[in-house]
Amino acid sequence: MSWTDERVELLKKMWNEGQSASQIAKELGGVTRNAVIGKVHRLGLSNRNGGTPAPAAAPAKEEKPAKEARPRPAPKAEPAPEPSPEPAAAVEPEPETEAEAAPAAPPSRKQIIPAGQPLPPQPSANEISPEALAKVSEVEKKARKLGLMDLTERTCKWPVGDPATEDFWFCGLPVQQGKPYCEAHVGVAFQPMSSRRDRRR
DNA sequence: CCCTGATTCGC
DNA sequence: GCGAATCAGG
Repeated sequence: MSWTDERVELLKKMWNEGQSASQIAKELGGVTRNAVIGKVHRLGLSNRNGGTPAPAAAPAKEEKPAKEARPRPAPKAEPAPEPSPEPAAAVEPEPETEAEAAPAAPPSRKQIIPAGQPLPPQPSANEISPEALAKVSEVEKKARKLGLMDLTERTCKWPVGDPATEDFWFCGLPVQQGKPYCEAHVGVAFQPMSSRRDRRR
């Protein structure tokens, strides 16, 4: 693959949007993140900034005549505000209509509700296939119990437990391609949107 | 471990 | 110019 005009533009666009080199590489296809980074540098837009004063004056370049000179100046003067886990926009047009798929408060089997007896209709749980739920509780045993900081693009971000206590962690199992959750949790998070129109009453 | 960008250097 | 290998860090 070569750096066609289009590809370069997409590269620029994504880079300026704060996408990571690997994400850009994936999007472009046919190149590695190294290639992307290399190109970025060659294009002179290593800094995703309109204009950084670059206070760090270029230190005198001193090449060691030594055969094995390994000049490793680390003028890391750029905090690079990592946009956290999700500034990412919709990379792919997800056909989610209004999908309330995003579980703001996923199933913590442990009810936070003090002594509720009538057990209010579980907002979501009661509409999820039993198999899926079973899968979830099963998978939770194998969960990696990751902390917030341990989450990556390919670790299941399904929260378990009560965030207000120490007994809180994220599933952390390998996610299903593209989704934020592992297979089991995708099963309960993304409902096929059915049984919904009985809004009658 | 997973990831990030940065740099070097043979091609 | 290109990008793999490597480095340095989170």
